[in-house]
Amino acid sequence: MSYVLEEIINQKLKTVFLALNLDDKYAVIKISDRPDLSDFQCNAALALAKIEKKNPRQIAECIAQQLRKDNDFDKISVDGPGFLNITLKNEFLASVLDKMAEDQRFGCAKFAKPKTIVLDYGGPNVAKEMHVGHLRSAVIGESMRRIEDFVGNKTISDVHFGDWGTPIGMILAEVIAQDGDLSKIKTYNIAEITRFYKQANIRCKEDETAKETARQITAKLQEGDEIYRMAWKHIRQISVDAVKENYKELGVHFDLWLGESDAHNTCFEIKKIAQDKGLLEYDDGAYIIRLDEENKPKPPVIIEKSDGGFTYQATDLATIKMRVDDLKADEIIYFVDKRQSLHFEQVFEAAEKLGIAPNVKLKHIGFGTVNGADGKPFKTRDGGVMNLNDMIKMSKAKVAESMPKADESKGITQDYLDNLISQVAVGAIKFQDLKNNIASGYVFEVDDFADFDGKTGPYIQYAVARINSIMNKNQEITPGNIIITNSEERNMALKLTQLNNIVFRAEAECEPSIVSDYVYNLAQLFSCFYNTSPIKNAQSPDIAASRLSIALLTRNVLIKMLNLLGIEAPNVMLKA
RNA sequence: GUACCCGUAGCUCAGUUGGAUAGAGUGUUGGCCUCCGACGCCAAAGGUCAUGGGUUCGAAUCCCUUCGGGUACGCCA
Repeated sequence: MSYVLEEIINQKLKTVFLALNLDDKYAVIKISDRPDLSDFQCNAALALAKIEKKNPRQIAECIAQQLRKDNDFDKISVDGPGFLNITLKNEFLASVLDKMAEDQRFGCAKFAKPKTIVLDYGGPNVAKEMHVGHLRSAVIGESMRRIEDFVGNKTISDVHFGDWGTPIGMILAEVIAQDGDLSKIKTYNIAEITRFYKQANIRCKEDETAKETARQITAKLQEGDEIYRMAWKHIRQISVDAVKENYKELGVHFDLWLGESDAHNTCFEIKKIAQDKGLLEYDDGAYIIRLDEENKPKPPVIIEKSDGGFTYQATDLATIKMRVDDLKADEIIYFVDKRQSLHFEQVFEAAEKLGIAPNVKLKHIGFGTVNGADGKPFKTRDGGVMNLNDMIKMSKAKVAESMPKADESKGITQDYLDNLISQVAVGAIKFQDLKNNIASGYVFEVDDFADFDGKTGPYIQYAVARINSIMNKNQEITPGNIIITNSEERNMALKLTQLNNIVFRAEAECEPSIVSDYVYNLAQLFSCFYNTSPIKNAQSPDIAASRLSIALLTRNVLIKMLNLLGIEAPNVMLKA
């Protein structure tokens, strides 16, 4: 049962609009731009003035007259050229909050008809350590998965492991070059395989024939060569194990651990469909699909390379087909670096031409890069790519500095401390990532790894911990009905009632930063409330009970919103 | 060369799709712990929204010019 303040007010407006014979599509309010004048505003009169050919102030005044009859409003005014300003009665606002507090979902709505949404926010590769580039994809995707679940959609997330391309051939070629054959392959661990890959990279850059060998091995592997297949299985397995550790540390979940290799057989189907539809062209040794170039020039989609191997455009198309056929996807969302936007444009257009995803919404959410202080993609001091594990370690070290040492006598065990440090460090990294718009890159200063001040993850975790502390110290008080007695309580109330709006906007725009912005503002308003509105020494027991309710609701909303961001909320924050 | 994206406070970024007096964080300066956790709160200072034009009651937002920056452009994924 949802109970959303803005919808209640919109409904009231709608009734008035219909009674006045005005187009009710304009009967929508928004948060007031002038909090000194009102809680909400409606700009309908300005838009209607043209259509009705009347003075906007006159129209607004007509609406205002009707609204003034409603007891839930404290003040209705018409200001400026025709802004309708609406101020709510405290009792009305408080009653909405009481209902929110009673509800598990804080009054938030849920889609009546759930869509099945496949989320693709993985993309790690075999034998490659995960780096900061994988971070944004994972953090944003995980957050969107949680947001989609919360609004009632059915989500299926797939890691889409990069396990089928030329890098495999390169590793195998490198092992053969060093060992003579693949007999020792199963004795190598992930670090050793990663080293082989690095060496292969260097060799292939310098030596064209080495590259050719790698390509040939890749092709044979894809054709089903048994020895290569066995070696590949081992490499894939230890790579997946390593990557799972990384995602576990970050609190990132996948429902499916499929890879490009799983799409291999379907690639033949894609080729056949293209052929049957007359879309396949043989050009310069490769099989391609040409795209429309009326509006802008676009390179064709290459399905099969001149060496007989499939491209990742082919596997991506095959994967779309599988997600539609097997998973019944209504929507597929890719969280991938925006530098690949042309690739997705091509693939989506090809999918459309092939008819493999009818009525399925295909979306690419392209995000900006994590940058260093110089504004270029983040690199380590020696110019290498920043390793994800190292980054988490650095953040943890920073957090540990601010925490006390383990002390069994005080009940602080090392395990407890490690867990807490991890929650704060990962929370800091994730919030840093989620506080900006997806599309814009952001600068990741090394010193900011565990910045505690200002708009950060720990700031919000701190707010939660402080409310927990308040609860503990006021156990003799029972939370009661909410009464609004000052502006801090009122601001909190207005912010809390926006929750539904925020979550659905984040969902519609695929933009977790809407949630992170909100959770920060809420925590900030709570701090103001905390400074001005004591619970323990409140003027009356009723007010104390009300404030405790506000604090409790705020805590629960903060925790839930952090949860939607994929950030944990520790019960306490320790300080050295 | 072609296409797309961006330019808002010293720095990093918001700005709910065209609305009123453009907002945060950080940094700087000053104030607030005998009172529920100061990882906090309050205040001050800081802007010709890159530039020039256009559209209209109204533009940071939409259209065009110029300047400056970024990214991508067929057999790597």
